Amino acid sequence: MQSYTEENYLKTIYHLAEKTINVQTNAIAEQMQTKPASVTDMIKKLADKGLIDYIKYQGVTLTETGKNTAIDIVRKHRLWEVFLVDKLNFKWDEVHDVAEELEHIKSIELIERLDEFLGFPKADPHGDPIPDKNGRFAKTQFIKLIELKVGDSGTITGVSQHSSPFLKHLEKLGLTLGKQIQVSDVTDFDGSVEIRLSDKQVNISREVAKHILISSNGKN
Amino acid sequence: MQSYTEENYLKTIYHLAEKTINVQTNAIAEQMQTKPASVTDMIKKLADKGLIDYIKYQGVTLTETGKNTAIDIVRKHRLWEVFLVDKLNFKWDEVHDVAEELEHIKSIELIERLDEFLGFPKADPHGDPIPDKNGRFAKTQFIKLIELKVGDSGTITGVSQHSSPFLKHLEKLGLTLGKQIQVSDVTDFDGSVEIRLSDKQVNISREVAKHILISSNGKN
DNA sequence: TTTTATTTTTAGGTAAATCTAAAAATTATT
DNA sequence: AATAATTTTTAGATTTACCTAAAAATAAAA
Repeated sequence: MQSYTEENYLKTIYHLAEKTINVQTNAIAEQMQTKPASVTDMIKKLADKGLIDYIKYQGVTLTETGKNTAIDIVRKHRLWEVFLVDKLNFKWDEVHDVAEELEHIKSIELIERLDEFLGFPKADPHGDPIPDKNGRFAKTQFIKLIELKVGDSGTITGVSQHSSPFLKHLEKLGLTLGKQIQVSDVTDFDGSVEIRLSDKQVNISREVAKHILISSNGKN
Repeated sequence: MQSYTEENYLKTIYHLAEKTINVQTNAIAEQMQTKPASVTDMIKKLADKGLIDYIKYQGVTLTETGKNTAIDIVRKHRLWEVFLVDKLNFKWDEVHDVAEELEHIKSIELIERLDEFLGFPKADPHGDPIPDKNGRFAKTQFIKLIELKVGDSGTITGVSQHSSPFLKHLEKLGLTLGKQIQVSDVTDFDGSVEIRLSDKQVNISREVAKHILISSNGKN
């Protein structure tokens, strides 16, 4: 059994490990809003518990057990987000903080029943995949909107940025999950992308386009 | 803002205060499964924060602020219990422990929306009243089943014992909330009570009868 | 009203998770 | 390869919520 704090460390390490193989002390500290010295203390503890492999000065990697634990927390987090949006009518930019708390409620039965109640969703309100109870992810085929060529079309199925301002911005533009889009133009000058929606045309910056994930319908 | 532990102390004191005016250190310790010395430490802290009034060796009482905080936790606890039973199909004897965790999730918005989602319930699965967001309880008119005379009838609207064995026992006998009952006999020998239900007749011990709450339809 | 029993508090200590400041190891730069 | 910069670790403290053991206050009994 892990403490609240240990769970948060594991989750953070898990997410950082998606970018780099060996996760560094400073990276964890920054993510957890704490000091490197505190991280060193905690990673020693997690290593003692067999949840991470740790070589001094070389960063850490999750063990099989550690990874499973982390995935379980991610699962809970995302299921709660679905609950908040689908059942309690929260907006997709409002759910993160509450889900951060809910993810630590430790009842397996609760999560299984919640999963069922929600209809076994495969993705959270931001399009992030929800692992099943065995920790397996449905494999998804995402492409960044920025990578589309003029004429390409697809469906918005995720975002790779979860900040409230970003999500509110998308909402305002009508760029929400499930929307069908087509790239109608790319501006040479600033790389901004013009997008055709069913009912309108919007222009988004390169920066925004980077963080929108599309499940492609292929070329036009 | 209170810590998880502080909230549990306040809740415990609140419940104990339903029985006695001044809540004693030992009573809190027993309820919280901790030692009196630890309780003394904590009640000093809560007194410093203005959540309880505390006179050394004389026990404690909740201040207005403390009481409001406690009621808010009770509200959350009971709303979550309704969620677990009504939406996730937990049995009434299975919800307590999970609700003990969920009650500490600190988002006002969450609870308001949950309340609405559940249809603003007035009582939890055990018949305990749920305070509204201003901390006000709908006043209820309960009488203990044990106090009914032969011939009296009423509706089961609550229980004053929440242990799983007790609740499972009632479930097996068909004595669940909302059931219409009539007392058909009281045994002189052991004080056990014979009860007529719509479809059957059951016999319950005095001890069980003490913990069933009836909203009376008056005498027969 | 002493004596005894119970309750409560104090004193001093522990474990978890944090911190600051300084030392050590690693990596990058000249 | 030596020096500088960065990263990481150690050492020593702090805070929260506990604990045990002993002292003090209160309540009950002789």
